[in-house]
Amino acid sequence: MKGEKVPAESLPVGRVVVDVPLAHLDRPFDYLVPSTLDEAAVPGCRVRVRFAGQRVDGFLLERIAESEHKGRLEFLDRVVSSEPVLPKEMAALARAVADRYGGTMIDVLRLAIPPRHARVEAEPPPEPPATPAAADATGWRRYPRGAAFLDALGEGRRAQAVWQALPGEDWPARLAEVAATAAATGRGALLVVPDHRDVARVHAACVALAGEAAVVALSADLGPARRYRRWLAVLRGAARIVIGTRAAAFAPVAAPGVFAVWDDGDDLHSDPRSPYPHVRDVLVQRAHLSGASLLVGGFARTAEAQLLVDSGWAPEIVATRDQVRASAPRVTAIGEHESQLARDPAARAARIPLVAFDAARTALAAGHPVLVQVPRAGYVPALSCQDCRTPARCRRCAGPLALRAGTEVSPPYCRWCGAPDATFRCGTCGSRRLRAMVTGARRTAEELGRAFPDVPVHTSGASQVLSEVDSKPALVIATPGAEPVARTGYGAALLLDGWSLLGRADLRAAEEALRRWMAAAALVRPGGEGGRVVVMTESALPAVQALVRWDPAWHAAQELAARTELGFPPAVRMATVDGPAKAVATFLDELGLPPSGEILGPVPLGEEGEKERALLRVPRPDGRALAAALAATQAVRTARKEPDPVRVQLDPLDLI
DNA sequence: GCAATGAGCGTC
DNA sequence: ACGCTCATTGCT
Repeated sequence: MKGEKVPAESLPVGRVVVDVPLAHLDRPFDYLVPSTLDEAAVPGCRVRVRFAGQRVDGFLLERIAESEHKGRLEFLDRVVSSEPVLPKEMAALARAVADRYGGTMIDVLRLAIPPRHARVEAEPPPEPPATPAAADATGWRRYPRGAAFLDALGEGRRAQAVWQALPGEDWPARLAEVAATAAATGRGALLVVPDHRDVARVHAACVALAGEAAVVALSADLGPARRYRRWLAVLRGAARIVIGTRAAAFAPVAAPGVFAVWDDGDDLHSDPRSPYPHVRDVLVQRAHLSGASLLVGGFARTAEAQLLVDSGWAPEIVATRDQVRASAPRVTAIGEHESQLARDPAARAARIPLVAFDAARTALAAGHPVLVQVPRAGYVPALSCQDCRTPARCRRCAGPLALRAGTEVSPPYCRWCGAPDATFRCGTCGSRRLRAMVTGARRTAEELGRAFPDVPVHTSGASQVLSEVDSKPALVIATPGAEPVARTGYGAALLLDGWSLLGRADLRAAEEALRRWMAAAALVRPGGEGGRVVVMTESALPAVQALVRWDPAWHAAQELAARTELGFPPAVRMATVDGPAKAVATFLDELGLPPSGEILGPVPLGEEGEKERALLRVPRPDGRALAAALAATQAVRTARKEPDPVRVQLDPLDLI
């Protein structure tokens, strides 16, 4: 009798998602559960099965009485562990996200479920926390619809909202109030923020409101054991409030009451791994599937969030104009040829505009730090005409000219065709003088330090990020996203980043510029208390106007209207198809694009030119059909064992 | 007429 | 990466 496997008596069939990366195998496969594994094989657990002769990992979706499969069924090989790491709702979410992006469920599960750590799994689970007391949420009263949103959460009613935080807002505290309000009803809350510095701030705010035991912070940089321990704590219901970065969007929060994403325009919210889901979209899906509430917040507003508002799905939470005026710093925009240089000799040498110099000097004299936002290192070093500021273009192909990294001696070259151009002549004014916009801004920052020799200079950027600075006179040079918080607010901010940001041929250039400016300007004291912001850009641009008036909703509406007009996302849905030229051609050939769809390109991708990219575009209502067509075409390709992989990305962040 | 061999395909 | 199906080949 030894070795004779017998199917379990009750529900002998297990449906399994197998961990193979092939699109045509993206469906459950049925296996017999041997009687020996009857108890261990619980829905949602990790299993190992024989699949096409190989042993592969998988997840057991459910146990059923009978299979539809005509052929012979294999037995489950073993149950890796009985921990139900894939609850039914998570399986449904992974399926929905895969379908939305034309990807596979297993790809989504790889993003959603951290690798197992056996020893951690064996540890006794912590006690579930007591339900925290309802939070005091007076901070939300500054927003006309804020109190209503919080009331809905507190009464367990469903609500959606797009929230633009007031400048200077203690947004981690507001998010904590949202989470605590949901938690007080016995339900869970999930807050997703761009980076771990934000996780730390929001975590602290939540602990202050709801207590240490109720809150868990998830982020990818914890190491396998700690990461799995915290994730398991969430799965086992030992945390009411979960805070994390993008992978946490999938965290298995028990009985979710509210999902929130902060600063949804930050590209960190877009996962770089297939199928490239975006936190905002995942949370919209989750809110939809679970009936929980959703909050999309930030200082600025994305065109995607604007679409949620315009479609009537999410009302907006914005402060009154009076509140905005009382909170916002005074903003001045100064284009380069409008600029009057400072009279101070040091400032004059540094080519610092008078208004910027004055703003900094006044703030420092009043005892406040000054924030200087500079472009990120390694930022595309764009060149422009020294005299008229027109971007420098290649005379052959009109591509952007750039300098080789680190040198200003070798001739500029074209970033598109690679041709060097030692004898540049501006097409607009005829000048032969070039300037590097980025190095210009970095140098200004350096020279600003020299203009205030007694003031300490702190820097915060990719290599070392400061989280906070004291309320003392100092120059704080920071790249976008790395701005430290000043305890009592900055006295002034100089935004040198504008020069490089708006010159880009990116669909989101204006939105992104405004988002970064607002993130920095929101750290500055109100104008009534002397807070000033100087942005180095021509003042006529809509993004600059939106900053001056502090009106992110107006800008988002403009942006969405413009993109609707031009047929750009999110007014339409687009996809990129990348791969070797031949593979892309066959892919497009076989793609059953909805009749409303268009193909743009393909065009060569990158410098080498072997790879190409095609763009696909459909009206929003046909988005599902596009996703399905893309998935079907990938399935045909993998079934045929095509050697050349084609990368498909739906709703990509950047198109070029 | 039928076994032996191998390529191709699906994968429970 | 296994094992099944089906077509082709070669032999009686």
